[in-house]
Amino acid sequence: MFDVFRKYLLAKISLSQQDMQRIESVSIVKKLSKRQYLLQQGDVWRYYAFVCQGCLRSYRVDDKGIDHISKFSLENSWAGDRESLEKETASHSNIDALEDSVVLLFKKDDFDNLRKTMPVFDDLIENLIHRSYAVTQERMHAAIGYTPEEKYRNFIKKYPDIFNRVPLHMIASYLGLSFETLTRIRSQSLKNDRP
Amino acid sequence: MFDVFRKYLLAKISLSQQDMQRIESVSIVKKLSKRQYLLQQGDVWRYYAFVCQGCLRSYRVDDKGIDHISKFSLENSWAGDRESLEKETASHSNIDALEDSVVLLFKKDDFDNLRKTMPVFDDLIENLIHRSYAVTQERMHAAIGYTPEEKYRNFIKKYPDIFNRVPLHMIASYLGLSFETLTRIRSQSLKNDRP
DNA sequence: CGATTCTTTGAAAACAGTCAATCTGTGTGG
DNA sequence: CCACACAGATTGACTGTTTTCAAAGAATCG
Repeated sequence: MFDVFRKYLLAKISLSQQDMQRIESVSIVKKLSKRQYLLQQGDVWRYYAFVCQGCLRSYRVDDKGIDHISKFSLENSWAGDRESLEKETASHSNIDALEDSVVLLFKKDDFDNLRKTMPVFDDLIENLIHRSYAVTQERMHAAIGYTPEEKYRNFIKKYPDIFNRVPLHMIASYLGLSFETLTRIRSQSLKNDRP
Repeated sequence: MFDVFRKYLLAKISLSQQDMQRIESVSIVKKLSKRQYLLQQGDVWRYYAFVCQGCLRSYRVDDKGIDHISKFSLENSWAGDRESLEKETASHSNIDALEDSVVLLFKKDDFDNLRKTMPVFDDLIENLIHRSYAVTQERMHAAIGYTPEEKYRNFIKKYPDIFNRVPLHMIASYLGLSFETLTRIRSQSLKNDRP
């Protein structure tokens, strides 16, 4: 399973066999079956997590018991709760698997150690953090500035792979809409595309 | 004007006079009069910016010409566009002054240099970035999960100082509501608080 | 095959957005 | 110093959309 991560890394940076070996040696393979939790709210999140296979979702539950999905993580992307990890505080989020999945975990200390001693690796992660910040920023603008239909179209355009893998009501949750509204937008949208 | 920043720094970390001197020597004082731009969309943002006095707003303009405010920056906080800064790409955002303001600018190179050579300073900034990520995350959850009234109450609770300084229609823009809706929520909210 | 889970559709109610008129306070220029 | 313009806030009436509730039709899974 580490192969997936190796491929991911080599596509972005070059690493000696030794370095790669060091990374592998601190990685922890974790299998999740569908619906299994990786993180539950109230727990402290202590890892960096790379998804090798499958699909995870991160979400919060509000006062009324309604889920709000903040992120989907397919294979070749990352999951976790950075806030909880950095501040070592109880997480507000839940993360669970939407499909049977395989995740690579790295303890924070191990991971930080890798970063400190491998500049290219550090740059990669630094970059990753910047990108994820930009994504969240982008998402926030969509949430306050787009109409429901724009949100839907934007999502399909940006994440067609996710769109084809997760149920519609979860996308509705991600976009902050009711799922009924989303099916309606969708059927209307189809008409507009083929007049 | 550097004194404001000095105070800010000393409240969080300890620095030798020398180090402080080094920081001051690369700082650029910039005065902005009300309505003046610090950044206009299309330009590349190249600084770290600390607000010493006044109040700035960051916002985007959508296709229909409507502003969407992403951030208010009062004195003792930061402003800028991290995405544009890191990727050296044209910014999507505008930043302007809501009051006559004074900002401290640091060129990216100078700033990164300070970070590289002063670990405590680096930690502070690192921390700042984590916090701002958490804030954006939080905001996104509010945007997709809260009712308009909850958004309003949450804003007052979190940012009473901003609430008392910027016009209501800008808060509406920040929250993704029309300003009429916001005044209505507010008058209703007052009734509920004093039955 | 039976049971979830997911999606679609309908109708009614609740809600926010829009348009428009009015009111207030502030500040500028004559 | 006043008058006028301007930015901000409030309110009403109306419109359009979204949510909610409900029922029922697909699809998937054990």
